[in-house]
Amino acid sequence: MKKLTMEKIVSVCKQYGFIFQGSEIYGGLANTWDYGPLGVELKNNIKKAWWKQFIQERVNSYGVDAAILMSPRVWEASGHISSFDDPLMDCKKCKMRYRADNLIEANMTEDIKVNAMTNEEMLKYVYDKGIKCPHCGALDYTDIRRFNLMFKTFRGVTEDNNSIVYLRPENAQGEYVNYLNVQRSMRAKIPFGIGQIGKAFRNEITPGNFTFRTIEFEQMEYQFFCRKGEDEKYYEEFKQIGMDFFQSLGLPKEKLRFKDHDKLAHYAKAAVDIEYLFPFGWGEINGTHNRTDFDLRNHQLYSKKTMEYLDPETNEKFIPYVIESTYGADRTPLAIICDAYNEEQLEDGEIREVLKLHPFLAPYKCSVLPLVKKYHSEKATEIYSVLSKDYMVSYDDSGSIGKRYRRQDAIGTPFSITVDDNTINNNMVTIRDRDTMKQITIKIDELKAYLTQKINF
RNA sequence: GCGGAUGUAGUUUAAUGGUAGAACCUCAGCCUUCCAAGCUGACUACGUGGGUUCGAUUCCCAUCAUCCGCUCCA
Repeated sequence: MKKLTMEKIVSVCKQYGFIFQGSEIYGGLANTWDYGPLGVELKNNIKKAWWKQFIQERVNSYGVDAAILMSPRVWEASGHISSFDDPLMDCKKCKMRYRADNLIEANMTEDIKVNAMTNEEMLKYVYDKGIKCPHCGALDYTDIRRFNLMFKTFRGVTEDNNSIVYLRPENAQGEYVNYLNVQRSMRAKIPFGIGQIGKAFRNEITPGNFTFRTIEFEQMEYQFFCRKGEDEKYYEEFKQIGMDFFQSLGLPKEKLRFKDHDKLAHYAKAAVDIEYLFPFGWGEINGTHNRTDFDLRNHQLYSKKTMEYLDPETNEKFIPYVIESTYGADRTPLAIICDAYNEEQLEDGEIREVLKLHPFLAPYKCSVLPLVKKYHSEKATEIYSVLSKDYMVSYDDSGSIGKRYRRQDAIGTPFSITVDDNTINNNMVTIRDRDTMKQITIKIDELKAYLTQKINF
């Protein structure tokens, strides 16, 4: 198979109804994408697999679904209003754009706190030290403009500073502000975790690599509340859990790696990414951070409400440490699609397009195919209506049987159930396997049990 | 944001200053009893907005979008 390109992935996603360009009929809106009928199934199945593993099967784990709009005070406490913005500066000569703080950090000779500098101080430093444009060598910059990555909107009828609300740039704060609510209502004991799946928004101006980097994106994230001193142990544990999770979805080990952060976010003590080898290169699909007690401590400071946990055994009060592990709910499906897509050369020289998806992730678990439309449709419809009570089933009676198998291959349906005379006379159906292209014949009564066992996650 | 490329049906593409041809796909009919068969027919396209021109899908400008390379990336 020739090298897979993102162009090909984009085209396949569109062709088969996985992902469409956002607002396409109006020429699109940059870095927005819509999930189509099959894409939403795949994505939902990935979210289901995640929820099952992290919330359902894990002890001391609880799910929440917090509001996207939160009090602006949350973002003051979290540090996003002050530090989630970039000091941008252009070279007037060659028009290259730089982040002033990065430029200074790359060129500074003494140890200075760039983050604490004002725009004026940074600009002065750049000129004083003669930090020239790395691209053209000029020393002629525009003033520094702050670019905040949070989307703003207004609540109420007036659009003034008092009515500004932000679309959340990360989901974690929803768990933090609710951590005591969850702890009390669930009678949870530390250590425990809170998980959430939801959308976040960042006003990025950078380009995107299909759905890899978008201005609106969904995350599946787990916040684990533990004692200081145990944080490093759990940090290591969650790193590995992440690696195992991706492999359980079917991503191969050799296309996954850990990547430690050189530069830490304002809240983190340690941070590591799990990267997948996309056609465009390695890209983050999970991030695990040791956020210490930074967030809870700040919420206590800003809200004047205690964030302390009372240990029932020792009567000790403390603010827990938090290990955060975030999984991209758009990046993971993208990685899965890139990995599952195959163009297989068959023995007769034909090329077959096949999506080798884990059966649990496949949009359709099976297809029901009447071998000859006019003889077998009635029985096939019957089977369809039984199976579709349990999961997504595709029904296809158009074209030759071989063609219909190929259609299902291309969208990753793991099993195809063919209805023929043997079904009508003897209640036997043929099940054809997507990966092996082999067939078996079983009784209709055994169909459900067979499929259920096969699609388990 | 920078540089490069591209933009014609769902996909892949052809041609053209006088508004477009195909293949695959899809759909309907006939045929067909297990891996993209055949026949007949049907649907569907020049990203958007300006300019030049008698006339623009074609030339020019702008814009939008995507891909590639930088840059950036909590």
